[in-house]
Amino acid sequence: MPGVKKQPVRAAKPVPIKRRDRERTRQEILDIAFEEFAENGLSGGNTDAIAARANITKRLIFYYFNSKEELFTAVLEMAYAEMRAAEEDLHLEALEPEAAIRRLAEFTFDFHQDHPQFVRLVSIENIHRGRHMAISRRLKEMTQPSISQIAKVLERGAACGAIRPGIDPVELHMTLNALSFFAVANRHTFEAQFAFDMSSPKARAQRRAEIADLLWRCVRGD
Amino acid sequence: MPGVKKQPVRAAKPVPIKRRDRERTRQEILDIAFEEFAENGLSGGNTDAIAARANITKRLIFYYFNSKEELFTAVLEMAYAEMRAAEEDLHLEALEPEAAIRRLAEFTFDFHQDHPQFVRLVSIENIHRGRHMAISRRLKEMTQPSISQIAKVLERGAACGAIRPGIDPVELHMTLNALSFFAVANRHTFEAQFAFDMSSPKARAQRRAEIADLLWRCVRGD
DNA sequence: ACATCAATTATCCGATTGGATAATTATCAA
DNA sequence: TTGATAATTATCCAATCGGATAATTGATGT
Repeated sequence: MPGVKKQPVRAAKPVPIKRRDRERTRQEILDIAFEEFAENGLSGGNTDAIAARANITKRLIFYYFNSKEELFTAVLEMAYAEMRAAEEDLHLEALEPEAAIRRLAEFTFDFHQDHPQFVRLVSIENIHRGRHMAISRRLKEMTQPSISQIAKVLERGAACGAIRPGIDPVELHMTLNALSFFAVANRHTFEAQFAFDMSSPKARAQRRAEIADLLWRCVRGD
Repeated sequence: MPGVKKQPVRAAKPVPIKRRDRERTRQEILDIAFEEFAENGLSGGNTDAIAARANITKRLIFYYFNSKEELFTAVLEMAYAEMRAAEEDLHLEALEPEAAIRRLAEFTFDFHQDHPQFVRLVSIENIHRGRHMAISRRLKEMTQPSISQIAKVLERGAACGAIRPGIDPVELHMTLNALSFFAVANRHTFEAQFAFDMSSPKARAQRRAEIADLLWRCVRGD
């Protein structure tokens, strides 16, 4: 039957409603690529699989993003942008020092717990020595608000004696991130070594409180 | 020229002194595989490359270890065994509580700093959700001494009032490991975001002191 | 209508790579 | 010396996968 398009014999192919919408397609690729890379890493991430799940041709991926590496970079940018956006909603300025520190700790902890795929992606990028982030300018600009928020709390606290002076906001941010990140990223090897639950809601709540206490304990004035 | 073995034109191939020593060969494969996997991950790690660098045939790798996965597991076991061995040399029992806590902190921090490839390997294993560690019994047995050492210090400290009571040794170990691990593992993404040096000897010394202070600050009695 | 250009598809390809088959060689006990 | 066994090599293969070529099709402005 010449002229008849070969129709794959499948269950009612519901004609993907691809409306040739540039942004829509791009975003869909990004979303699926995020999952794929977070799950399988950079070399483990498969462009064929991304294409299949996005219901497009692989060629389209290379059409929008030039290479697998650039796609990965774009995914990173998107992921970080989402985190920074979430941080915007924190309003530490309205709180007294101790409450602000605790709220910051709890937010950061929660974010990591709620976004394990983000944590995985960052781990993966570190395995690649941050070479994709190093290139992207966007990623470096996103960071400012986060730190200055902390700096303000520290200043206010130091002024009224509630927080000891001389604490570097970046360092505090690092400490908090380390604790929050580890609780998700290293869960598996840690649990394998120690009979220590890190995944249940109960364990999570406990560690959350623990970290908030710890952070406050180490910044409060004597 | 039939019958003539193709001789790669290389600098004086020094006839590898392979003495058919089972253990020697096995260990050499492990050492090189460690580097390969730590550098490139599991799917990124190349058995051909391992064979080449070990100056053996790839087949030999599958002869000793049955698959890439099992090789990776063996590498993990070796790496952890080395860390636990290093921990043996810590003699916290001889020190008073504060000194013991500080020494523990500094040792742990130093170990991670000095073994970035180990840190990478652990990150990679976590990306794979610890599925290799979960299987290996050896890896679970190695963990005991480490924790009981900490537990003893905490007990002693609590008894004399220097350390507040009720601290879980595993949790303390987690806190310390999180801080030490992050300082190496997440160096790249962190440095890319914040203009914050984490690699120079000076920065290292500073963070080391910082973590020891922090740990003490959060366990000492009020 | 129609030309244009952007979005999308169909198809192919060469390099890579985990693993398999089978031959070969060193070692060592009897 | 020799036979058996363990260590090692030489080769091959099928599957995977990033990326390239070129054709096709839908939207849009005129």
